[in-house]
Amino acid sequence: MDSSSHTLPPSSPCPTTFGGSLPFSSSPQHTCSSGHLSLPLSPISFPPSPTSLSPATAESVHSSSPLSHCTASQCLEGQNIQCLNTADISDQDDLTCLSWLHQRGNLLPLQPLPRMTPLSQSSTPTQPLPPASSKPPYSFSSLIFMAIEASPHKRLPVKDIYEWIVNNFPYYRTASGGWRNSVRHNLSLSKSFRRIQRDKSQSVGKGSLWCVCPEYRPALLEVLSKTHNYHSTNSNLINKPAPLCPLTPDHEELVPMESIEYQQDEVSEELEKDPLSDSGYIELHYYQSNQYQYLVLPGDTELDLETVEILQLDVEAQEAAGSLLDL
DNA sequence: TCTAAGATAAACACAC
DNA sequence: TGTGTGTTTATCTTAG
Repeated sequence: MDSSSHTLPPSSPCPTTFGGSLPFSSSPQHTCSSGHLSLPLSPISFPPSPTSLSPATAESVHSSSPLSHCTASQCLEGQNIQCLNTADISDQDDLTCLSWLHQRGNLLPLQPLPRMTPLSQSSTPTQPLPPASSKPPYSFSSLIFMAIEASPHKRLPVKDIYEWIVNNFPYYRTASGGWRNSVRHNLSLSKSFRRIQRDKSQSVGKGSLWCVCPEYRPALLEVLSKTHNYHSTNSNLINKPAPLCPLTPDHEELVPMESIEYQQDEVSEELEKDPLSDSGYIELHYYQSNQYQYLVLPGDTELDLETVEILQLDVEAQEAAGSLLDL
């Protein structure tokens, strides 16, 4: 989807951020009427996202996954801090908890933000980004694992695994169909995945459901973690363009502040239902408008500007920030 | 250089 | 009958 279209993401937590109440650069900190704190982070020249999802696709992802809470915002550079499996929240140190992924970076393609750039330097041409269709560094096993883990019931038919992969990794939107064969090949061959017969009474569609064998879950997590760490630490994110993805989140829209109408009631309702509200995590949202990025925090979240700056620097900074946020 | 893991392609059977 | 799914085999590439 062309990022030049300006529509509000379905799950935007704080539309008032765009409501026109925020000056872009005159003040370092603003509080919107919904209680969210929005901080103009940096005057950055963004290239448009070549891979933004269509609203329909984004909504699909948003509504079909436990990650959905984050999908419209998680893309912001791994500040997606929701423990994937709520049952594991109390077990943060356990390898079987995926929360580390969200503290370090989300399951979606890495999406580093550029360093803060003074206005005077904003005219410096940004390096051209690699095509958003760069092949993900994750193995098919990891992709399948992520897809299944992201499903509400931790089981998916092949078709939905395809869909999850396509929705989250733009590369496969345009890739030839052979990767689907590889997915099926992996499902069949890998001991990590187990086939479950569908309930005949509720069976709609072909095929079986696939789940992750619990005994292989730690191994899959380890592989995923190694892949993630490798690509986080070796990509020289500070000075190089992101290897995998554009600067603008896949599920994020670029929203002009002037174009959004804000429904106070909806937002309040949304905030009340926020499953993160007492989870020990905070949810961060980045928005971009013109040359500025905005980090939107829940109203009771206190982060000083230095921390906010850290948040946007790079993956290493994210780790630090993640540690801070864990406290 | 060897080995294991992963990716890819292809063929085939089966179910819907 | 066509299509999707599941299995199996073979080959190639790459990392350790």
